[in-house]
Amino acid sequence: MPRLRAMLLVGRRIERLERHGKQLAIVAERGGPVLIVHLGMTGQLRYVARGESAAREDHIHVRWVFGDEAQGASLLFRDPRRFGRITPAASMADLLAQEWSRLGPDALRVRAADLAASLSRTTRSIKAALLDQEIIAGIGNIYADETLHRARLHPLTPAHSLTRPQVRSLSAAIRTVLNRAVRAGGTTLRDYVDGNGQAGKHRANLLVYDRAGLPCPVCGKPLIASVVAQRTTTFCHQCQPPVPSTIRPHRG
DNA sequence: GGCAGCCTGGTT
DNA sequence: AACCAGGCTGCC
Repeated sequence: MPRLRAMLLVGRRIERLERHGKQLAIVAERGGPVLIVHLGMTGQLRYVARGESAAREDHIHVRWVFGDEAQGASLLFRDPRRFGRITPAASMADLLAQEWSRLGPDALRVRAADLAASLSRTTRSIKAALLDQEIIAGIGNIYADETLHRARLHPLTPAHSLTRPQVRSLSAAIRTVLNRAVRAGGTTLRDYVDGNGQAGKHRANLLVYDRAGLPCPVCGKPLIASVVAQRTTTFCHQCQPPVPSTIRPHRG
C-alpha cells in the first residue's frame, strides 16, 4: 500500500510538530506532507526508545519505526476506543487552509476581544460554546467545567449574554486552568499518558470536575451534578449562580 | 441546535 | 446486564 505508507510519512524525516487546540500536526521536512493526529478520548502517542517496551501492546493501530532496523526506536499510536483519528494533509499550508481553518483560536492564545465577538453570535449556553471547537479550540468537558467555576459563571448562561468583564474573566480563567493543567502534565482520569507513558497529575487539582456532591473548594456548598450540552456538568450553585432569564445581551 | 451513534473497558 | 466515560460527526 504505497499510498498509505506515503500518507503515514514512511521514509520521511520529521521537521517539527505543530498543535492547534486538540489537534497535533507532524510536519515532514522541506514542505512535505503533514499528518494530523487527534487523540479523541483514549488515544495515546507513545515514544518507545530502542530496547524499551511499552506498557500496553494492545489496540496499537500504527507503529512507526525509526531507522533501518526493525528493533529501532518507535512511535506507537494506541487507541482502545478508536475515537481518535489520523488525517493526512499535503502540506502545512494546506492544513492551515483546510482542516484548521474552521477551528477557533487556540485556547492558550485566545484574546478576550475575539472571544467576546464569537460568543456574541450564539445564544447557546456558555458551556456548549466552550466545547465548540469552532469558537475556541482546545477545551473539552473537564476544562470547560473548571474554567466556568473559576470564572464564576453558571454553565447555562447564554453565551451572548456575557458582559465584557465576564468575558475577560472567562478568558483569563481559560489560560490559567489550561496552563496549570499543562504544567501538571495533563489530567489523567484513566487512559491519558504523555509521549513517555507518564500519567498527568492534574486530576488532584481539579476543583469541580468529577467532584459532584463534594464540597465546593471555594464556598463549601456541595457541588451539583447536571447535564448541559449533553455532557456531564459539575458546578457550584453558590459560586456560579444562575443568571436571571431577563438579562439582556451585552452589546459592543 | 439537540441528539444518537461510533467503540472499548471499567464500574454499578 | 446495564450504564457510564476525556470527542466528534452526521442526521433530524
